[in-house]
Amino acid sequence: MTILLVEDDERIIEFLRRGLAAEGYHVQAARDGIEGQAAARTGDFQLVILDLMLPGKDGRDVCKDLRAEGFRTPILMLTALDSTDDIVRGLRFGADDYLTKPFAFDELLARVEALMRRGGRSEISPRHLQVADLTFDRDALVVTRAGQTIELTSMEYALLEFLMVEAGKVVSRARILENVWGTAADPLTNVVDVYIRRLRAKIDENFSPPLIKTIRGRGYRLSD
Amino acid sequence: MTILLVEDDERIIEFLRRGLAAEGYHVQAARDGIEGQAAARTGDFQLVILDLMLPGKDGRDVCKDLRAEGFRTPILMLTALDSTDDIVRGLRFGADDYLTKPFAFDELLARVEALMRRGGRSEISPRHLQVADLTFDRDALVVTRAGQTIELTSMEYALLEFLMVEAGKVVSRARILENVWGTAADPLTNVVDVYIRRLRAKIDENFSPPLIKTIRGRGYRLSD
DNA sequence: TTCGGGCAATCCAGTTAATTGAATGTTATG
DNA sequence: CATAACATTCAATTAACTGGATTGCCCGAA
Repeated sequence: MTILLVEDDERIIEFLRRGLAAEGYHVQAARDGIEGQAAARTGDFQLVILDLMLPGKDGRDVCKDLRAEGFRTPILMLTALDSTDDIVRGLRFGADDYLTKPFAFDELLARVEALMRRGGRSEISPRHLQVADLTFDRDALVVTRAGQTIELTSMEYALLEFLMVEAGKVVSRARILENVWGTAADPLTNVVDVYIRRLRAKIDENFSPPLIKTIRGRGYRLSD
Repeated sequence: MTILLVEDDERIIEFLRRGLAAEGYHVQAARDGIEGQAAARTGDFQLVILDLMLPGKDGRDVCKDLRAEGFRTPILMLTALDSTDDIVRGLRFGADDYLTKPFAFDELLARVEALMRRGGRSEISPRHLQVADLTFDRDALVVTRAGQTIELTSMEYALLEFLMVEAGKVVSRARILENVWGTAADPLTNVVDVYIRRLRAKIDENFSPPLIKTIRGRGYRLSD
């Protein structure tokens, strides 16, 4: 779940990066239109948040050009307070939704989630995941195994969440890296191994049967 | 869905009455502050749109007095003033959102809808909140832990109330900041951390178990 | 009305703690 | 026995905590 944020105001970048990170999203920022458009073309993002007024190239033009190229990822446009005209024109140029600044974070979050759902055409993901006697409450960030609560770190939550969503399937290191760490991750890193090990220490050690299985050469599978 | 509009300019009343009627809202107008305050007290409205400059009694004072009486319906403030100072002061007096004149109708509508949604949510929530041995009486503003009454400041009440309404869920700093401090708050401030600390000093220190938990990188969770 | 004390709210900066991911060595397996 | 997987250590980074300084509001007294 990686979001491209095209925005020149550092404070907004920082604010959204933190806020969205706390909701489990990865945010990559581009400071101007040209850079943003190039980043969008890589196709590494599930959503683009695009400021209307940008140095280099106007957000509207970026949006229009991307759509002309067949770019289909949802775009959420940020506009200044009083520019209703801009909003209308923005939507005409291919944005999927808009939000006026200053905006409430909850409002942004609701729209981001709506667009993600639409773009990924996945059903509303359940708030509660379960595999064998392992449970994961996504709202409370509470994980239990055999009725016992287990404390995890933020990355461990993210990794386990992904494994549980994909429960029963073999997931490759590359897919884990992309979905949990985001696309900016170094492909030669061994973080996945390291975190699988940490997860195992917490959810498989002292319990049986072990739920995380290694499929040599292919990846990992979480299942009972 | 009835809205109370406190406004002395007939043209604006007429404009909003028509526009909001078209969206399915019923609008009742009050022409001055005194009348508006009296109308608000009847509790027949889901939202109050309040002009800042009013004959009889200033919008700011109406807002402040209503809140002091425990009035909880969302208030959207209309202001001609554009300076951030006035906006901040308005929010401090208890308004939930603001809009500067002249405004676009779309913009007003978006905010009305956002506030209705928020207000509707809090309407359902009970007058009395409880988590473990911690209780919060929203009418009397009385907080107790293990039977012992605890004095809080107004910001502390607001923060605790929000945490208790969202009890069991992890709430991010961004969501706390927005719901407790409002949209005009500086997004990079650490007030949330500071007030969490104060709350802990009052409701968690000298008691056990601690109810406020930090989820590093994600936010806080109030639960037992 | 003005002044000033008290207090709540906020900001700031130093400190502490936890997390992260790279590096490196060890073990297992096909 | 070569390679992939696993385990462990550790330094850098980032997040959170905390106490004190500062600001500004409120209210009572002059």
